[in-house]
Amino acid sequence: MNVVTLCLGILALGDASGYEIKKRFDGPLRRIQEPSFGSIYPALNRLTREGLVTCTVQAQDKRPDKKVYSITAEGRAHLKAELQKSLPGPDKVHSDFLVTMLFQEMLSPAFVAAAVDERIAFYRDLMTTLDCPAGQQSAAKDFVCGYGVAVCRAAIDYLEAYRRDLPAPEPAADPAAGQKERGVLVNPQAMEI
Amino acid sequence: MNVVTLCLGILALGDASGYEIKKRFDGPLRRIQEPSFGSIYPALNRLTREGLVTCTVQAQDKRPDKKVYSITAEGRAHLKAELQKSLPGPDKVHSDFLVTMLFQEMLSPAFVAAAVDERIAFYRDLMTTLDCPAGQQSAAKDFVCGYGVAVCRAAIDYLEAYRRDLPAPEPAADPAAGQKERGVLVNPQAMEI
DNA sequence: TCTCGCATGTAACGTGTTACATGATTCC
DNA sequence: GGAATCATGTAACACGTTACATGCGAGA
Repeated sequence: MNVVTLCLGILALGDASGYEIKKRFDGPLRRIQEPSFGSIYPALNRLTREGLVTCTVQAQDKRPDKKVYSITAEGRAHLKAELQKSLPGPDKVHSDFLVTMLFQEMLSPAFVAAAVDERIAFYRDLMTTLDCPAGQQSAAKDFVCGYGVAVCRAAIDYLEAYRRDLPAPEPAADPAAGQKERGVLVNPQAMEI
Repeated sequence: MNVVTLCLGILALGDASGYEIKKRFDGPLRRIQEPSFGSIYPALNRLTREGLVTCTVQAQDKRPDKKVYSITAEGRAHLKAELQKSLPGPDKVHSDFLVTMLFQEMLSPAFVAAAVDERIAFYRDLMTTLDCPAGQQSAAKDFVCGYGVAVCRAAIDYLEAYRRDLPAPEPAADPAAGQKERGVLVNPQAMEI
């Protein structure tokens, strides 16, 4: 799934500017895909060239001009065809966490424990983000969010069970576990290489 | 996590040739990462240049020569440092399935049902692949496989519950659901665009 | 003042895939 | 006879990210 198709899909759900498309992927959707401006703007220009979307410049008060894109009938047809071309291929997970855990035998137990703690905290946080929109959203978004919640819960349960079996509870590593995203507040050098 | 670090990690688990490294990612690990020859061979050459691995050419009977790589002490130290540099960042899911489902409102119900069926079959198959190695493997691999199984099970449960609520059971779409990976046996054009 | 948010865009760069090139052996 | 497996490697290509360029307004 490339950025061009993704932008076309977002525009099928409603008009938006490049900046707004980017913002949509700052929410829970960022877990699935997180395109940058450097790929979104060229994608929108290409879609416009191909007649799949139209662009209207909107002057704004005390804000820069905005280029609002709308999907055309051809764009809608193209998206349908693109999505139904074949059944979606298998997901790619691309997990640095799992790779790290695969090599955990050569890492310090404190680091492994901190990584697991951080991951539990991360998924707990993600689950609350995903869980709030119940019913009021579109059925499609509910499905995708629900899928995320189900997978999160399973991951948390599994990680918590594993955490209990871990040798050292290591209270010194806990500050790292509370961090959002990928903070580097805890110096890994400090915890026994 | 780039291919270079990944190769170094595999070599930390035991000597291997480029071809053998590739084969390791044909198994269940392929869900996490699936590097190609075009990235593995240059990676091994770079690791050799940097002194992180050594290479010995092994002549074989009735088979082409094999270049077996071994990790050096510096390589091991480098890998440790690389993995413990910072806590692993959040996973990237990259799911064409979820994107497709996000736009399901504009797709034919038959296609959506077929996609869900295929995904259930896929995860069932994956779970059996992941589930078999219990205990005999390394603890690290057990953890990673167990994680995969837990997530698979949650996904299957969620998808099956969703499938039951789906309007049309559509028996014509079932052949697609039985396919492995991403077969194109069923012509999507045939099922009402 | 200085940073942040809004808003668009380009160019360089990194990284990985696909396709090609080569060649013996084994299985159907 | 043809495909598949073993085995390594390179070059072209696709795709996306990062950094840079620009500029105004609002709030700390």
